[in-house]
Amino acid sequence: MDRTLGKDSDPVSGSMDKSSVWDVRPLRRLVPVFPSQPNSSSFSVPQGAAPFFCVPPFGPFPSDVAPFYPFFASVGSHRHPEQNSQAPSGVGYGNPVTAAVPITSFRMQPPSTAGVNGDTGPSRSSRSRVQSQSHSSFAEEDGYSNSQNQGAQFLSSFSMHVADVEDTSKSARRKNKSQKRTRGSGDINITLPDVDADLIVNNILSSCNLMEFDMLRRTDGDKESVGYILLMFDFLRRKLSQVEDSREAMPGVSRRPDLRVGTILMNKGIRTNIKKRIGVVPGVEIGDIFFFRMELCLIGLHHPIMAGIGYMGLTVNQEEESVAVSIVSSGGYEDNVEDGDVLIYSGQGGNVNRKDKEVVDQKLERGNLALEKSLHRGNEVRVIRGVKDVANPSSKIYVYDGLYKIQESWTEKGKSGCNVFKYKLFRLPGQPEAFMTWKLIQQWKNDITSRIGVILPDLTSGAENIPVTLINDVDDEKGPAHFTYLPSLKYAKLVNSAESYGGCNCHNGCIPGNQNCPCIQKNAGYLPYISNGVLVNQKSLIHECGRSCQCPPNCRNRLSQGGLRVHLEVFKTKDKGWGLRSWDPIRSGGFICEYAGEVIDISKIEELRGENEDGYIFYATRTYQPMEPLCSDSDGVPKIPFPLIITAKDAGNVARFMNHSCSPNVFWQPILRQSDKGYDLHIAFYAIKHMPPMTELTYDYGLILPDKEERKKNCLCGSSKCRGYFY
DNA sequence: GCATGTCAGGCGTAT
DNA sequence: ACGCCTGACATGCCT
Repeated sequence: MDRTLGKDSDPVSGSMDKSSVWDVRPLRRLVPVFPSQPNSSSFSVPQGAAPFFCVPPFGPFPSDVAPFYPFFASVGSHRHPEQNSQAPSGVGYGNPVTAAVPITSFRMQPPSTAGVNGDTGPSRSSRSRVQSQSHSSFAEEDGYSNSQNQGAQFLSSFSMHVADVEDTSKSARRKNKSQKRTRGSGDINITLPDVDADLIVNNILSSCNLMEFDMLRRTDGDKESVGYILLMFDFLRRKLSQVEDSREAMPGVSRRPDLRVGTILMNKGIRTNIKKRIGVVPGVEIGDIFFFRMELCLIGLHHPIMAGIGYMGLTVNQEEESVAVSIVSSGGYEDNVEDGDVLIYSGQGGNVNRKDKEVVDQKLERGNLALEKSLHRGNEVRVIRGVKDVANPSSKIYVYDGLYKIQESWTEKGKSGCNVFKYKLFRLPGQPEAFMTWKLIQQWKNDITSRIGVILPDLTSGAENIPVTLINDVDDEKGPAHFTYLPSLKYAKLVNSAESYGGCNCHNGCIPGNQNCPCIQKNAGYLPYISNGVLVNQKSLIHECGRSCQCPPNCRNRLSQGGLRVHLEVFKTKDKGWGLRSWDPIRSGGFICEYAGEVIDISKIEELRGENEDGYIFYATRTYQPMEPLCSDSDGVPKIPFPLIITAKDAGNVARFMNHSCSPNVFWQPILRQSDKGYDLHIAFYAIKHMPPMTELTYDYGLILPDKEERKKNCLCGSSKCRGYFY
């Protein structure tokens, strides 16, 4: 078998290779050019042809170019500087370019100095600047400079210069002040985590053309820009969490990757809908979910980072008055949220939440005043409802529940005895269900018979630890063709490997930062998952702990082995047969399931194909082009040690019901579980983006070589980027 | 398991 | 400068 397996993911012996964290290789992030005629000689690269070209994240895209996803930066890649320096020529990658677009043609306007609030221009963070400088020697040792130089060289001037602008803003001064205080208060060594944070984030950002984010889209977002910002935010946040997880906790230094990343993105102007507005926020849909307040802020749905009431000044008849535009109801006050369409919201202030000696009443000011004005003006108010995240009880999920109007207001005595303003809001009719869906699902969980169209409460018959509902509320088909439910992948035998090792000795589970753990070493020094069980980013190959590892089943590095974590349902779609969706929200990077079935030999593929119209075959080596934007390592193809083919026709799990989409919300990831006797390779699915409950889960089935052309099927994914077919 | 406490935190608003 | 319906932990209470 492949004797080079794992070579690229082995850390430099003796120490963690930090360059892997901020290894910046812009080429990998650029959009591969797909030929408009996919069956033409698409996979040969003419000598001298540039295989990639730059496009801004949000277009305009040449007709044959798809935007890319932010699962690009790789922990596991270890390209040498010499390789990096060759990158711009890029010969040997990708496809011929029919209409290459020069980099400069999408260059953004010179950074504007004034945002709406005077604080939104491109980065003015003196902290990043100072810290980058003060750690230059440290960085060089880590190979950082190489990648940075490469990035700077390749991106010419337009992405780096903004990071070097002196920050004279109030917030920066404040930041410096608070930082000084923080540092002075504890014993902190040279490698401050916050230094790394800025370094890491800035390097990733500078590698992916985000500075192309033009002013227009900052003022008014659209679905693409909003989606991109959210993907970027959470990817960076996970990356930062991963790095901080692997360090000693430092007293006095807070771990708030959400705030750190949010602040950097805000300062760089990587945000949208900056201008406050009443009503609809372009690019944000009712039902969209968020996991951090910072996300609401970045996409302009709710501007205050902590406060629950967002409001803006309006000049009416030459008089300035403030009106409420958005509220977040997340349980901090005694709101009444029993009814899905009515919300009794409490005003802010007073000592409702504090145990002071004296009772302090709420005052008719700030948000309270704005809500009062909005009652009289009758303007729409966006409502975001915070719900407890069942999968992660210490945090909340924010659900955008659409537009409401304020019906009445009054004051009453709160529990602490102070006067509290109350506002009754009702949801405007005709909007898609959002929060109500959450309530319904809760009912289904309590009593499945309350659901219409249920065929089977659990089609796995207990094979999974969470039931999988089978439902058809579209027509009267009674279920998919018979198959045996198999919760995990079945191997006839382990694959022998010369590189097998005995596994780890982490009896309490693999601990991030433990560089002695061979499994962590295999993953280039970092566990691929952060503490809440979220995959940090896509990699060409993940090494999970295997059967000879000493760690328990709940080890963080065995995430894909624990079975389902969300309540899925197999449902009848309108036009694509059966599909898969989730009752529970799924966050970006969240594990969905593995592809279970029987591993078959490549020689059997043709006969199976012949008799099997519906496919149910997962062919790991088939997917070439569509994975490229998701994958960053080496040649952009998942690095699997042998051509894995799985059939789920007779036996499989829920994954066999996942439909194809050219704009998927799920990606697959090869996972290797090794032991001293060999290894087995698995395919696991993870969410590309946050997904509200009941979103159909889809992944890209990929392309196939032109000689298999006759097997393509018409695609019904309905995406604007639809290729028109899939295999 | 929960409820409550604590702490650092960034931004918007008012001063 | 202040305050805010954060978010991550820690602690303490209850079953």
